[in-house]
Amino acid sequence: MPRQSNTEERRAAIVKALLAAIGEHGYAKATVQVIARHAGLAPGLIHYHFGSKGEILVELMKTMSEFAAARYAELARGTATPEKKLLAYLHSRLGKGDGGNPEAVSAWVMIGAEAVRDTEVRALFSAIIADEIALARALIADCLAARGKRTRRAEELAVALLAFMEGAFQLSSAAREVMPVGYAATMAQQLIERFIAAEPEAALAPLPKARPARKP
Amino acid sequence: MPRQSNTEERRAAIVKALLAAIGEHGYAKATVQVIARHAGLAPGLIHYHFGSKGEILVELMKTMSEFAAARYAELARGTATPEKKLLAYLHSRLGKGDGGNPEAVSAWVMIGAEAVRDTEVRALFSAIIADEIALARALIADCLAARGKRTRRAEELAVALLAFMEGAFQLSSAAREVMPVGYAATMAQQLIERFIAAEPEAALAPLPKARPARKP
Amino acid sequence: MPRQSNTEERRAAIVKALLAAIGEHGYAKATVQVIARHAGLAPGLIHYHFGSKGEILVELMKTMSEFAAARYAELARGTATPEKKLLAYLHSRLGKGDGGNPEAVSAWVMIGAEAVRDTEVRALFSAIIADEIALARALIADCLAARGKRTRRAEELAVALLAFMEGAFQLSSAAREVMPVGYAATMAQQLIERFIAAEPEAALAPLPKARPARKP
Amino acid sequence: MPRQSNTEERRAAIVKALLAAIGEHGYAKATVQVIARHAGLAPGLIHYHFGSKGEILVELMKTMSEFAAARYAELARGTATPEKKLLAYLHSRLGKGDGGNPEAVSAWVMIGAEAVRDTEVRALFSAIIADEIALARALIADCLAARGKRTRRAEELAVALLAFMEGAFQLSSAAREVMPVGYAATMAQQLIERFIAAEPEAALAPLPKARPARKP
DNA sequence: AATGAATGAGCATTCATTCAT
DNA sequence: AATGAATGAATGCTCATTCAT
Repeated sequence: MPRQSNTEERRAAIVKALLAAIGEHGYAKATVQVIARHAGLAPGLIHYHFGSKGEILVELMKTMSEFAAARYAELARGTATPEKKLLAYLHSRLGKGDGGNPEAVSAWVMIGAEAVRDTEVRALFSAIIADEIALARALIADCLAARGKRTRRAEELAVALLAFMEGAFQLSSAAREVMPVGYAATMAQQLIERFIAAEPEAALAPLPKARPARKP
Repeated sequence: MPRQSNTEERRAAIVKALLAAIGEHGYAKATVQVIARHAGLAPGLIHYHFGSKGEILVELMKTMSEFAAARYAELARGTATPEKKLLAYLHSRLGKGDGGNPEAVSAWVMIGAEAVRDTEVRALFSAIIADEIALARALIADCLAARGKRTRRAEELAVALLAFMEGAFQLSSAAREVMPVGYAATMAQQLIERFIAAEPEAALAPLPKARPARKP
Repeated sequence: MPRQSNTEERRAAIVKALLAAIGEHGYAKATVQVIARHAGLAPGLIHYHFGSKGEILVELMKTMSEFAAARYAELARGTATPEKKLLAYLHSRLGKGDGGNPEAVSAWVMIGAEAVRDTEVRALFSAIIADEIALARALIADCLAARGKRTRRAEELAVALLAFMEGAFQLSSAAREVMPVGYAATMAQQLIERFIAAEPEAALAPLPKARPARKP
Repeated sequence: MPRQSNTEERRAAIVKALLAAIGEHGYAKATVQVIARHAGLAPGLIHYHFGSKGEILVELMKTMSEFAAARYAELARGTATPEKKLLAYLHSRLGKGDGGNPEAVSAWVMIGAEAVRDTEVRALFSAIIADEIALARALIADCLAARGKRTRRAEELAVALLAFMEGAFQLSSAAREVMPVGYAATMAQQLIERFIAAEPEAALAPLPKARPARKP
């Protein structure tokens, strides 16, 4: 009489426990014992479901990334204009509510620090950031195009946006007094709006090199 | 004649060694043994000059803060306009050279993460960030004023600038591929320029400072 | 009709799995999980059929001992002279083929080491070795008698032969370069031949006590 | 006022403690805690003086090897004939007294088992055995030559001798009843004597290759 | 009989801190 | 001031054994 596997639920519970533990005291202090306590499990069970502590972190990062993607998809569903899609993106990352809980923000800051030193974590972190930049770049480029602006610098603007968001996460975690979480969304919106507004109009002709952007 | 105390030199050497050690593998891996090796001292001597490891970190943060202040003072010396002073500030924080070495950048990211969990570190980190914001606020306010803009939102703009800079530090450390260090200074300059440009003009009001440098 | 018990097959499969696991990485690394994997069974089932890991080892030793006995019986069947029986014995222990597989040799070395520390294992190991010595002693004594030699030292010669064989097993496992497995059989044969040849002739009379110190 | 290092003494004490611990319950059961207790040290100190448990084992093997070499050198000093040198060798390995203490014998058996599975241990074990064989080969060759025997098979005889000795160690540890330690020396002496005696005489000519196939 | 998750003691190793010299 | 050994409480991880299903 085979027993039904509960591994997936357990793995999810352990990942969730790591999120809570990291958010509380950082990855280094998120010991296996602490994770187990958060999950209400025996310490030994952690290593039954995961090969190592690092594997849990990797799983957590993937989960957070997927969750963020789902959150954007949900908020963007039904929106029509590029501006609204970009707004949906900003809210999905910086807005309050389920996705913008301080625990996750704090944990993400810790993960960023862990990425500085651990090669494997850095690789995954970089990949996630690269995905974010790609998404932001596309949204920004659409906004630029919709306004008749050139899209050449969309990538750079996306990088700047990401840097601002990561910095806002950090300040809201580490210097709580100076950067309220909710405030970040507003500033991000303004930031990208200013950048977009400042971009020059796209050349009319399909031969941009003929008259790059010069206007008498 | 009693032997002169060399405590101050030793403390400075230890602090410097901690910077190097953190920049290499993070605060957690910066063990007392590693710090001592970097400083060329015996491990036991660390605790002769410092009560605990945490004290060294606090001292390092103060040192970095003072160094940054001195660096700005040096670059700003002789500059006349608010724009140039603001530019000097950005270069002092993000420029390459002695102050913008990757070691210090990486260490600062680690410190930021440490600040999330350690109360004492967080207090000092917040204070340093608050000082940075105050300085940036003043410089931005001067720029706004010089252009006849209202200065009401200078604080918010300073916070946004700081968030961007911290985020740029993190991305340049943790996601090295997407954010080249030198690139951050350029983007920060544009960011603040866009924000300033978008601010509305100041009211005509009877305050003489409202038109300090207005040009037709 | 109640389902027929398959306990015996299961126990045999588990014992066989332990042999494979030990031969691979030693008794300490032969964890219950590894044994179960080798046997294609669930880990929990191991302790259903055996009270403890040690019990499996005991069973394995008995199995190996019985297998060796059967192997000798098979090779010796049909042989007529004492010399050929002794040769059959050496081949049954040191020859290549099913019985002399490296897995079993390696496992036996591990068991020998385990016997040094574990009282229960040692007791069984000693008993098996004692049986081996008894068999070898009888075969050697027959050879001696067939050549008209005195048989008094047959026991000592048997012990020496066993020591050589055990040492050969070990060297072929632990110092693979210096002692090829196939080589051991040849040397063992020579060893016992030399020893036998060197033994003095037996007294002529069937009453050895009558003239114990006879000198030609 | 620099403190005088006692590292060498401590390392030696730890190695000695490992010898005792291994001899008692095997390498696997010789935990760091047990080693520390045997040495009368705090557990953490073990890793201050050694990088890992494996390093202690490596050091122990080297120490035992050097000790055996010194023991032979001492016993062989002053002996004139090849026979006496070979006898000195056998006593240095198998004789009772300081060098033939059961603790070391038992430990060596355990090390042999450990060598079967651990690559690094096996490499060192093989090297030591190879050295032993080289020494035994030279001594045996000298004996053969002194008696006018051909020396061609000296290597094979040395390997057989080593196998016997290793097997005797094992049986004296694991099957204490059947193989008394002191008895092994006597048997080894006879074994090699029989083998030497059985070798054919050397060719007369000092240039065997000049007349390789000479038949009287 | 069978499953595979669960338990908890034990392991090697790390490290901040202490201390005799 | 300085040295470097000493201490002992973690930490991540392993594993024989148990147990609910």
